[in-house]
Amino acid sequence: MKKSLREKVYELTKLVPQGKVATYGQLAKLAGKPKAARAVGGFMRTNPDAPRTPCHRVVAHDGSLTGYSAGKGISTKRKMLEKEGVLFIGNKVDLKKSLWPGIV
DNA sequence: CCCGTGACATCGG
DNA sequence: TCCGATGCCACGG
Repeated sequence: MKKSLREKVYELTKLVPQGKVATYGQLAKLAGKPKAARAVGGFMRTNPDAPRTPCHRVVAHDGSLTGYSAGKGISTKRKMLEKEGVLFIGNKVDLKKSLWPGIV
């Protein structure tokens, strides 16, 4: 039984623990499509599971905050992450410490 | 139904 | 080191 890539990505996103962040590429890779990072962003963009899916825990490969269809956008996203304990370096996330190791 | 676009990531020059 | 182009999936018009 094959779940749509979308479903997988949402599942993975929900698995990200509080205080950690994952990159779109990371989710895409775990979902089985290492090059579908763009698609992952597309899933969050439509974001049908808005509050159900912690899309705010998903950042760009550089730790830069992008998009966000809720609240004020990036500003809200950044605030939420900081509140959860994610370290910020300027306007980016400290992937060195807050990057989700994945499902190891 | 078909085309275009989008919250990315990676490689090559 | 920086810029440009490509690949993937789904959704909207």
